[in-house]
Amino acid sequence: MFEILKDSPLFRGLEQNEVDTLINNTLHQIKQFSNKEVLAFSGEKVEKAMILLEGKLQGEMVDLAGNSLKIEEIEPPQMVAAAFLYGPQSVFPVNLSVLINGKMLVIYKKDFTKMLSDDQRVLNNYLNIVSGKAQFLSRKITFLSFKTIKEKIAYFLLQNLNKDTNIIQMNHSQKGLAELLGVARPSLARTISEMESDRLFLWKRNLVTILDIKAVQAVLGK
Amino acid sequence: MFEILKDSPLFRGLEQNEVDTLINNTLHQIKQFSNKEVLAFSGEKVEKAMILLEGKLQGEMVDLAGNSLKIEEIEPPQMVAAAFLYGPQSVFPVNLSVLINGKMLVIYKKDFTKMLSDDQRVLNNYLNIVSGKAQFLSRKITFLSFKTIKEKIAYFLLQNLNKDTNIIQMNHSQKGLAELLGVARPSLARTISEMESDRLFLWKRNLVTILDIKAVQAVLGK
DNA sequence: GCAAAAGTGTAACAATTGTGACACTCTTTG
DNA sequence: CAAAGAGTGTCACAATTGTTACACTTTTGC
Repeated sequence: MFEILKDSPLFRGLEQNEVDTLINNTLHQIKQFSNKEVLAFSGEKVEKAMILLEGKLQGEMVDLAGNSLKIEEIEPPQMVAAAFLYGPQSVFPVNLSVLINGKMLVIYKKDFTKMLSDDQRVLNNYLNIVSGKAQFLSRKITFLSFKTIKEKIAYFLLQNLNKDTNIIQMNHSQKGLAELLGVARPSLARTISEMESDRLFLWKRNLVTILDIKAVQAVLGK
Repeated sequence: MFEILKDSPLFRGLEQNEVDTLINNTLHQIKQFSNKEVLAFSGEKVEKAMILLEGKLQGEMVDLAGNSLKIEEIEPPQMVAAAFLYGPQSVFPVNLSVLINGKMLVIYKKDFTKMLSDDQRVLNNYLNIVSGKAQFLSRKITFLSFKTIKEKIAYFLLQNLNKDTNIIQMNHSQKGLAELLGVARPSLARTISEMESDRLFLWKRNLVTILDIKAVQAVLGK
């Protein structure tokens, strides 16, 4: 049916035909979405389980002044708002908006709950997804609680470093990174420039080459 | 056996004797802990489910400079590190230290997993706990992503406001609040003082009286 | 009830970050 | 290939927050 579903964390360990059977036994629908659309606003109730099939979404916090903090990007075949379907306060924590057109599988909570109880493996997978989500948020907090921009940069680089090559392939523009770190874009550029002057790394567009890894680590260790 | 367990979110909906039976069928131990002890360091693997029976714990992030950010306080009969037992990276996200002497129930992961599959209700409860944890962390991020200290104060007050009385009973000292908000203590005091001068509220030790709630809301809305 | 410890108010000053602006470069797309 | 759009480097300046210090008050523990 949807081949990509077999690769979803939710269906790990299941065969294609098992996934198909499960989906066919569950009420569901396919929702198309297109560019720049906002699929859900922060505070809205989460009533459906959603699995992204195509396209790309992002969750971002937007304050009333219009400043935004990008929390995460969601790509297929990830679940959307997985950790916010159950629990005491099941509302979207962020605005959910479209980066790239696509579609997703939608299952209402009641039917999703039934599906979980129908298959022990899916339930286990879901538990892992939700735990993983909490762990992701926890790392995000680690991140936000670093005080200085230098610390944030150092932490980000060390997290994404390929240890063999000392090279980091950046998935974000400086603008995007500034949003991710929750700092102003020119401030980020200035700090990067300072750290380059100190010979910690070379920052060329999408490619960052670490020159002095001990110095980068020292930013966090003092 | 342990009466307090019946009130634990994990065992919601179960009778005392059902809880007793479940615990008796599960390998477990009781761990005592005493003041100022650090029970686990950030990064350590989480291998046991823990339910606090007596005393009080706190989770705090400590960076290498010694600065700390208090994430939460844990009181009986809450679970400890519930969202970090499963998932891809099951390690403590914070230092777990003792605020008040006490004891906790400890169940190794393998045995805990068995208990979850033995009782559907406990499993459901656990799912709600983990989701709730993710939601808590998400709110924490909301919090940390407010830029100015004024915004943080306003948000905190509005979250804890008793809407009938316009009074907030503070559970934290200014020192503790500063840690919670991730700001320096004198900076917090200064900002509180400014907001008092602007007649937004009166801050007397443990009691905060809101004088102009619209003005407090306006701090967040502009 | 008294001494010690913890918490609070406040100040001057330093450090960091944000703002707004502008020129420039790179990428996209018709 | 040209124009438009998005991203980058950089600046001067403003605003906010942190640091350190010290006197004072409140709470705790014996």
